[in-house]
Amino acid sequence: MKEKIKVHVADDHMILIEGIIAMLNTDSEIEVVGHSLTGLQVVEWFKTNKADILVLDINMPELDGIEVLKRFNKKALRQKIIMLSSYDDVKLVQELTTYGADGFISKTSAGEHIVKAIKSVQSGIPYFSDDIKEGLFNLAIGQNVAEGNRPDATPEDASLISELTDREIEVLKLVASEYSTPEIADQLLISTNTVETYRKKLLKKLKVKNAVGLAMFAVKHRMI
Amino acid sequence: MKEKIKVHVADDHMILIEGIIAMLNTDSEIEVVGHSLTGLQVVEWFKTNKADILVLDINMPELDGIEVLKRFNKKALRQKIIMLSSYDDVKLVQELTTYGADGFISKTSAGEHIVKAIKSVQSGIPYFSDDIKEGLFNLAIGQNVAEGNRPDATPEDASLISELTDREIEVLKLVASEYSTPEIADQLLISTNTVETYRKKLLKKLKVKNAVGLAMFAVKHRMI
DNA sequence: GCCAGACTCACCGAAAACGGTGAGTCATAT
DNA sequence: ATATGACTCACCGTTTTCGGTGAGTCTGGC
Repeated sequence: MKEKIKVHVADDHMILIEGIIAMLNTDSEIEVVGHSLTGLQVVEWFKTNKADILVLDINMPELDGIEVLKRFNKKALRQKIIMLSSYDDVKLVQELTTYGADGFISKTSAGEHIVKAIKSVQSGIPYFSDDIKEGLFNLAIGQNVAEGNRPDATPEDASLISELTDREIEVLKLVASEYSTPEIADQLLISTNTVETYRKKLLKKLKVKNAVGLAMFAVKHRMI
Repeated sequence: MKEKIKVHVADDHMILIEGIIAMLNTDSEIEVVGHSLTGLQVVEWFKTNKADILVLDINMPELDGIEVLKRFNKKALRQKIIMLSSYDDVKLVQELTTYGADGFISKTSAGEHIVKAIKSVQSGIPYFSDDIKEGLFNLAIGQNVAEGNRPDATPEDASLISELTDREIEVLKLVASEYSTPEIADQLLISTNTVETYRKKLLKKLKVKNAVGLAMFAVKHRMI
């Protein structure tokens, strides 16, 4: 009897986890050996356990799926990782693959794709769901037409959070909560000038144009 | 043999739908008779079909779950509706119940709650998952402490989208995409003054303070 | 001890956002 | 025909945001 493929599922929605587990359990070659609701739980779990494949949601509280991916990549663990995306974040795919993601499926695709992805990835073949592929294609087309071959094609950008200081993150959260600079200064008991400084640093670091961009970043990474 | 409870499931994530269906099918008293990926699909489906219970996600493209709820409420159809929330939007619960929602569960709760909710609601008892109850409680506490009995406790606020004009929605989407007023004016081929007018109308209508508030609204309602 | 980095603040100017008011066209419905 | 609402634009002033530059303290690490 063949050894089953051991899978760990991580997503902050318990319902989704249960759904995926129910689906995977119908396949005799796959065995779900664990699950996590936050990025930290994933990291903790893998300290004392092992799985062949980690199905990892990008959007999770505490520790971003992207962050988790990076950590595992640094530590050079051997389990394969399939990323799960809520909002078809095609632009991230390229960077995420450089961090060691072996597969990529969007939640809008059907569940059978997870089974396919797991089997494909387990046998060493990267898997991308059709809509992700299409998105990548469109992105490539658009890029070629719009900007040709760019000099510095932002290799990071996936997880800039780690580059932010504590104070910057505080300010970022408040900006994303609709507070103005004077209001933020009041709350943090610092000068408006200082808050301005943080805002500008954030704009640069996160490569966005304005407060809306900051807010969107915060949302994307579940900081609020 | 007893008649099964007919359920229709609506959510924009196919994986989640499949998960829920798989879960519900394990219960012999429940039968899933249809599913939809968008609000419009839900409305269309119910034109020619019927179900006892509609499990309805709040966040869906095309037509908001809240909008769908309102429409069904107006038309006074008799199926019960259980709302599904991604982000524990406790503040909506009160308003949604006035629109005829019979139950409320957050996706972060376990899947068995759906089965419980369906059976409870089918027998006429409204169902709220524990975390929603807790949230409502905290909200009540917080409100009483913080603001006492407010004069006008914003009865709407749940679905303000329907009050927005097409042009306003266009501008809203662009604001939420980090575009500045001049840039939006360029794209829509109208004056910056006009764009400013729309921005101000949006701020009033959506009751937010600034561009970040507009962006957050757009995100919350999946307009981008 | 020295350096890097985090945190703090200031001053400058330009651009954008916000708040209010008024007003014109056009289509639709009553 | 008239009234309503969507769409458009203008002008006013104030506040906020953004961009750049410089500089002080304090802490932790080498």
